[in-house]
Amino acid sequence: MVTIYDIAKKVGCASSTVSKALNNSKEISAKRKEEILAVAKEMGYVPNSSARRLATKNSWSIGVLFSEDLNIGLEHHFFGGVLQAFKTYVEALGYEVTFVSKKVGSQPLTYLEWCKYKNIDGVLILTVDVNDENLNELTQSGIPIVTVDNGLINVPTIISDNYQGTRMALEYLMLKGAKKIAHIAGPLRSYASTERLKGYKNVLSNADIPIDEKLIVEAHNFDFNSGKKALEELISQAEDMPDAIYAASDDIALGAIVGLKEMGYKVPEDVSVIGFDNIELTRYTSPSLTTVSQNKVTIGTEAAKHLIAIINKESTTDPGIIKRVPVELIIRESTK
Amino acid sequence: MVTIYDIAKKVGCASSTVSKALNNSKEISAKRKEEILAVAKEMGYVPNSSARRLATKNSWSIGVLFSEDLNIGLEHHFFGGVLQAFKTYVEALGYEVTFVSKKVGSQPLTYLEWCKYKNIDGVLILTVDVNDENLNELTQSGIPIVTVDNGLINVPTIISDNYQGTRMALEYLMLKGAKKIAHIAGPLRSYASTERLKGYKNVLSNADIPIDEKLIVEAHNFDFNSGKKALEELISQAEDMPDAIYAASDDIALGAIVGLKEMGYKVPEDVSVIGFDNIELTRYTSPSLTTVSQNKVTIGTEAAKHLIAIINKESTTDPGIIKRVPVELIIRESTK
DNA sequence: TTGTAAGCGTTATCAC
DNA sequence: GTGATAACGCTTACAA
Repeated sequence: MVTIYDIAKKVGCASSTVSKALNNSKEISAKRKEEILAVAKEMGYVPNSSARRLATKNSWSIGVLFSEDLNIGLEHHFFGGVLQAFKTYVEALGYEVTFVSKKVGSQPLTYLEWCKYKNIDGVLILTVDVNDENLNELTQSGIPIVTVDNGLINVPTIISDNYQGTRMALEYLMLKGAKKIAHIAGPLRSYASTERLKGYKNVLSNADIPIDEKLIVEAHNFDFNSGKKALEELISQAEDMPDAIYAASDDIALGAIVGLKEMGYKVPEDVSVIGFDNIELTRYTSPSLTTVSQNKVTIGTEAAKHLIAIINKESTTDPGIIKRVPVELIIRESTK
Repeated sequence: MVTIYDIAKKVGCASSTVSKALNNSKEISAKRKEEILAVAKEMGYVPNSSARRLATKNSWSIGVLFSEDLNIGLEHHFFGGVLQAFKTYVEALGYEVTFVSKKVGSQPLTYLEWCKYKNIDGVLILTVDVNDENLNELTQSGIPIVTVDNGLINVPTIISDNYQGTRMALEYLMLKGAKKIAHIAGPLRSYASTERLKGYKNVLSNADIPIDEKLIVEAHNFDFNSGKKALEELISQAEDMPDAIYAASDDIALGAIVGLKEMGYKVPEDVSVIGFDNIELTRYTSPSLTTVSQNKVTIGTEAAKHLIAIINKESTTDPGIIKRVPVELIIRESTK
């Protein structure tokens, strides 16, 4: 390994001079700098991250908190997409991104301990078990944090505009003549789910439509099977058959459609269905799915921008700040 | 920040003694150790990763090389799923995982430079532009590396058993009476694509079916549109209409199905179609897709195991070693 | 402008 | 079993 001492020896100067040349310091002559840089390159010098961090207390690294305990993982394209956009943005600024881990070697660590251990600059909370007892410790530590799609108390959140999306979906259904619009909510431990449910109630109220609690069911999860089960529950409890269903996720919507088909209903002839997410294959299902499209790239990028701003103290971790990213209604065949 | 000196002062011993207590050294009495550990805990001591690394030259961290230039990204559930399984495995062993970056601060670095800078223990190459000039430098550096699904020369590769998958798919089609089986290959710059194509030719040859080059087309990419375009090319160049199509990915298969439908063909009545991947929503398309299922979890876990073995010198980066992960044929509606 | 030297928090090598 | 002390590679006052 080539160190600044090796360079200094070869050039015939002090190590501090090398350091200055390497760090764009102004306390050095252009000539010396050039000379040193040339030698450094020639010798294949690469700085040592640990030594630099130790000396500067600056880590240029960002942790991503991602709990694989949940059934929504990295393979869910929403989180994968968000992470990718986030990563691209912060790396362009020179940060590295590391997954927050619960251990170092064989020693178990809390999230906060790990962040301290790594001297991390900030954290993106991607998915997390809200009941994880280590979470509060982290969110209250003062470390710059941003979260996406979660509804963590006191953490700046970047999230799709669930209210806008819900409104667009419901207004479209009403415009098309739907009278009885049911809602299959996502699991209400998810913040996004609660927003979509609240939005549903608001929109109906504003349209002077009384809210029929029997037209609302909560899916246990965001996936296909939960959607199918929730639909069955909905149909059995509803007094009249709904003519439209607003589902909190595409997977739920697809499950509901299959459930409807099994019961002999046609989509969209008998019932219109709208999903949420716009996952890739909803274009290819039969019928293709009308859905509210979330902008993963914007969410990831905004999360990155906001986190960097907090790190640079250009913004504070003001608990109240929540950035809402616009969504888009994609109209396809599952609504008539 | 609490350091070992703070602990030493409080306990009334030397910092080196604290270090010994913290590192399960045998050169310390049980009593002292207990005492020190208690104080450390009480003071909320967390070790400093940089200092430790600097002193030990051991990083306990693994880099993931993931090029977002490609159109196959983290939001592709195959790579997301593989990464998740990989991460779970290595973290359980105490490694942290970091994305390999091309810069540090504002300074651009090659992959190899970055790995040296971070003193990384090993690298998982997830997706990479094969033409990236920095790649060779890395793969030839001697740093432990493993790759997934790629066909990098001289790098141990974990990959689905494309030959087995191809054989199962084609034999199933033949069993069902298909006589003219076409192949929409994936882009041949992808190693997996070349294996699937080679497998296709082998199986047909073994079944004494002459290979008709006009029944083979290469999709420009793995996605839906490439599949649709490739299908159109196939139909226009084929002398007789194929009665079955083996596609190199699910997205290609779905594109092909839509293309067929637009041309007035029915799937599977007129043409059977088989995909590759078993991405989630192929269960819900219409028709649902018969496909070869790849085992992301096994691939990710095997990659992790192998990389750790190389790091621990229990295995070598023997260029010849390629672990093939078994696949499974999932029979659905797109084949008759 | 350049050099000296003192940290940064650990681990590791020796004496004691 | 314990404690000085020298690394590890770098940055940064401060001195020259």
